[in-house]
Amino acid sequence: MTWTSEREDLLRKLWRQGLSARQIAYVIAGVTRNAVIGKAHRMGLPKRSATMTHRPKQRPVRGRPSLACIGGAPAAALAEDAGPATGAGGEGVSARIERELARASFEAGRSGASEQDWGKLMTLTGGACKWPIGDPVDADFRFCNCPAEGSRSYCAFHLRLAYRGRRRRSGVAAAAQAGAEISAIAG
DNA sequence: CCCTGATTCGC
DNA sequence: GCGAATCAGG
Repeated sequence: MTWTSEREDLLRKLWRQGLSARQIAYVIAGVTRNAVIGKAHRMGLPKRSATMTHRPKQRPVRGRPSLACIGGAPAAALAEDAGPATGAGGEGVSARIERELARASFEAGRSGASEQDWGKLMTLTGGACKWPIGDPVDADFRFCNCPAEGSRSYCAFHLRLAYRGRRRRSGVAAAAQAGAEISAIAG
């Protein structure tokens, strides 16, 4: 795992939002809590108050869940799987992938995710899909939480979005293909 | 013992 | 720069 600009952005975003290092590490697959903390430290991110144990309980999600999946981690995984898509000049690729995935997910009309709040995030480890739903900045950000595929991190549905095999497509092409496939699945 | 972030230091 | 080990605290 290397710290791509996407991952750094995600880290910045989640750190700013107040997620714990463990939670961030969980979202950014492939890194440990220590790695997150170390990176945050090197990046000069604002220090957390002395052992912020009693982080204010984030309220459960109210209202209808947003269906759009805008997952930084899966998007990053996709980009990585697709090859060095974010290399020279390929800056906006990640954002476009996220948009594509969001649309694909929306079109698929995946629903049924139970209410989840960040405080319960750790319980997701046990067989629940950790695909992020919504924008981490939003209050109603949560995880898919559908039954995960075996011991994987995502449900069967999101697994298709997150891991696409070792094809040598560009990130954008891969995202487009993913969108097409998901649309097909959605009927 | 669970968790949290902070720091060190060999790589 | 990276992050495991370690430390300190709730």
